[in-house]
Amino acid sequence: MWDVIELLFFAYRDFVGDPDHVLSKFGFGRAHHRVLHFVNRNPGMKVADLLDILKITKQSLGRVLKQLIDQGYVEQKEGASDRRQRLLYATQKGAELALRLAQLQTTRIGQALAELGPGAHEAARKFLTAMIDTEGRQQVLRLIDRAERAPQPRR
Amino acid sequence: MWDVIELLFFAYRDFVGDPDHVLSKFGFGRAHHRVLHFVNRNPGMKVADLLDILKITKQSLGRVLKQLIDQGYVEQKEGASDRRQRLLYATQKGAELALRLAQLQTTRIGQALAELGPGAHEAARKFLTAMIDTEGRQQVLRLIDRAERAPQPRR
DNA sequence: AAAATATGTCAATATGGCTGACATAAATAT
DNA sequence: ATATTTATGTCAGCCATATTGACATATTTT
Repeated sequence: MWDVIELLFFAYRDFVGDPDHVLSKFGFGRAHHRVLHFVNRNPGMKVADLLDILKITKQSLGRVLKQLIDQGYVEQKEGASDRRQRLLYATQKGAELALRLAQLQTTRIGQALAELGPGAHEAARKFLTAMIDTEGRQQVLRLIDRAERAPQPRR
Repeated sequence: MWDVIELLFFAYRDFVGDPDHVLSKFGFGRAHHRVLHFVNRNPGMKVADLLDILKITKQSLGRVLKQLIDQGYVEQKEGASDRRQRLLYATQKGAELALRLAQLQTTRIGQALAELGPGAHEAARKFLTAMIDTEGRQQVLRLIDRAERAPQPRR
C-alpha cells in the first residue's frame, strides 16, 4: 500500500506540473487554475459553492478571484432570483485558457490510459472515487455529473 | 477525461487532508510530512537525493529539515565513504510519526481498494505509474522498489 | 423592523516555495 | 601540492497562498 502513497504523490506532482508551467507565463498560480477550472465547468456557480468545493476561506479566494476578474478571465452576474448572489462565469478568454490547461491534463491522462487496457478508464474512475471522503462523495459525483451533462457554458 | 481531472483533485485533497490534521498538532505542515516520509522509507538517503525527489531547492528543504532535526525526528550521519555527505535517518520518534501518518493513508487506500474488486490494487498502481512523466518514471519505480525491499530502517 | 444571508474587504500572520550570494569541508583532477 | 569541483549549509529578501478575526453592505427572510 505504501507504493500507492508514493505513486499518488509523484503522479499528482507531474499532473499539476504541466499547467503550472503555462500559468506562470500568465502570472497565475495553481490557485487561479482551480478557480478558473471549476467556474468554467460550472457556469453560473455561486461564490459560496466555489468556497465549498475548494475548501478555502473567502479571503483566500478573494484575491485570486479578483485578479481573474480584473484581467477578464471571469465575470460576475447578479443572481436573477437572489440579487445578493454574484454568479460566476468564465469569459471567452477564460474558457480558452481553461481549455488549454485542461488539454494538457487530458493529454496526460489519455496517454496513461492508452498504455493500459480498455477497462483502465473505468478502473481509474472507480479508484479515485473510492478515495474521496464518503461524506461529500455524493456531492462531488453530482457536481461532476451535472457539469458533464451541460457541456456548453451558456453565455 | 474531465471527470478524471476532477476526481484526482478531490481524491488528492482528501488523501493529504488526513495527515494534515495530525501534523498541525505538531506544528508541522505537509512539507515536513514529505521529508519525513521519504527519509523514513529510505534510510541513509543523501540530501541531494531528497532534493531530487521533492524537486525543491535546498533553501526550501533547509528550513523544514532543520526543524525535523532540531526536534529529534530526523538525524544526520556522516557518509562513510564520502565524509561531505550528511546521510539522513529517521529517529525512532520520527519513524513513529511517519508510521502514524502513513497508516492514515493506507487505511484510506485499503478501504477504497476493498470497495472495488481484487484487481483494483494492481490497476491503481498501473494507472498512477502511467501518469508519471516518462522521464523519471524508472527512477521513481526504482526508488519505490528499493524501499520495498528494505523494510526495516537500519539504525 | 429585525435578523439572517451572500458577498466583499481590511489587517495581520504563517507556511512553503523561490533567487542570489556566499561559506565550508572534503573529494577529485591537474 | 595546488586547484577545482562537489555536497551541504546559510543569510537575506521576495512571492504566492493560505489562515483568523473584525467589520461593511446589500438583500432576503422572519
